Amino acid sequence: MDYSLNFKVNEKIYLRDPEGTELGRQIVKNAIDLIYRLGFEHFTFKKLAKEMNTTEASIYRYFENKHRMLLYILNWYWSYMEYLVVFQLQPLANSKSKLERLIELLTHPLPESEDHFDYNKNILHQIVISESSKVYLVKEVKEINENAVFKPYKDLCARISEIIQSHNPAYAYPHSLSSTLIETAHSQLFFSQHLPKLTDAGTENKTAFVERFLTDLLFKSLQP
Amino acid sequence: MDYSLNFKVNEKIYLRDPEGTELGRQIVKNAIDLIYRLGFEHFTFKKLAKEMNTTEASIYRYFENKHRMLLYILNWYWSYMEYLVVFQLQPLANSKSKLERLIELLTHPLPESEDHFDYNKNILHQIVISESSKVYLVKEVKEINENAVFKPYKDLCARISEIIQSHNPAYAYPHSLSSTLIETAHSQLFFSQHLPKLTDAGTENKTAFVERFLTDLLFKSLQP
DNA sequence: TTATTAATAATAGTATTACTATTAATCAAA
DNA sequence: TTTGATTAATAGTAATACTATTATTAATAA
Repeated sequence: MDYSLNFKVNEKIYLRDPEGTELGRQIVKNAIDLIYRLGFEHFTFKKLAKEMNTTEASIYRYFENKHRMLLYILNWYWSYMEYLVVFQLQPLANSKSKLERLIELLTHPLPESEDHFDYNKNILHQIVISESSKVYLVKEVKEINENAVFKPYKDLCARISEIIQSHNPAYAYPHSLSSTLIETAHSQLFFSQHLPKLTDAGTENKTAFVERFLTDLLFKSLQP
Repeated sequence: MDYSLNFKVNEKIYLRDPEGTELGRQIVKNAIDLIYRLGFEHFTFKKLAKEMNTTEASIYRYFENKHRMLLYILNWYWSYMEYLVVFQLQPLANSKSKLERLIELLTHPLPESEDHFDYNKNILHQIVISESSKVYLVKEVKEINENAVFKPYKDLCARISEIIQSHNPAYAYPHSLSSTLIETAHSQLFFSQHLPKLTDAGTENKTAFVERFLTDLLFKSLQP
């Protein structure tokens, strides 16, 4: 079976669909690498242009600014994650195994697809951990939110809520618990890597640690 | 009883102690207001200087850059919070009421002190909610961390851990649960204010909602 | 095939931001 | 009252974020 996965990202996010041209695809691919290397604050369109031998103005034809570019990347990530939640968890026998697998998905890089033109999933995961909150922790969040650009995050959250509710229909905070799982996966992975005193991660594998912590947190929260 | 509270902030954070001069104190006070009004990304030293009728260069004599200034403000906040955790929770009868009061502290603005020269606590709390993660979610986190500038956060986290451990000595993740409580208080307050679909907050008071959610999360996690 | 139009990218800017070197003013000690 | 030291203000520069215009290429019609 040969198929390719494509997530249509809300067209309000870009000026010109980067999926539509080779240059557009290269811009996003290289942006992911460069945001990872420099961090979002030091990342600029000029540096990206130099990196890939094009011009700043060409990049501005695709994205209004670097914030929108990051939003595009995260929309893609959230959409892919929702896809995985829907199709990878469905076949599982019960809500318990679904939730266990969910935490595995949230704490690991996205699984590699067959697609040979593809983003580097490990690097993408690191960006999600370090940079994702910067797309909504801004003064303009209200106006940005008006074009439904956070819909993939909300949809992902709603999907997880469904599983939580099927596990324990009496639980009162399914959406908050979902967003807390997502955010805590990121913050605990970041802390265990960079500020380990804020965690209980020892010398062991950080991902495995966060997985254990979140599994404990989730199932205890859902105890009747 | 007349006393004044002073938290000595790590001197690696500033170039010149803003507590030492009237101008320094005004800079920090006005910075809190302006960061709140503009958001950290749009906040600049030039705008702050104009706001308070001084010069950009004068501000640069106190702080290397705006990131250090935010770090200073957050160090003050974390130190104050640790103080409250130590002295306000100590007299309480048992670990259960300590933890309940802790969540109240984390979800509400800091209590007002007698000090008539003082920061606006409501605005400070909003900054903590929206901007605090930006001080560590940067590429330079390792070098920044080397001067112990996150110590107040780690200390606060350690204090909370102690209470958690006294409540349930068998619990395996006291530090991670502490940092998760702090971070989740911020993210859920932010979401309930701006992206409510990521939470289960209804029309009710957002602070009360987050308080209920965190209380549920905490005590269920600590069930034996 | 050539001329016309449309799409795209590159050049060359500007305004703002982040930061610094230098100068001016103020104050305290000798 | 002079010297020295501390402080703030002036006047910059380099980098960043963004845009208007021009040049180039590709597509289509005559």
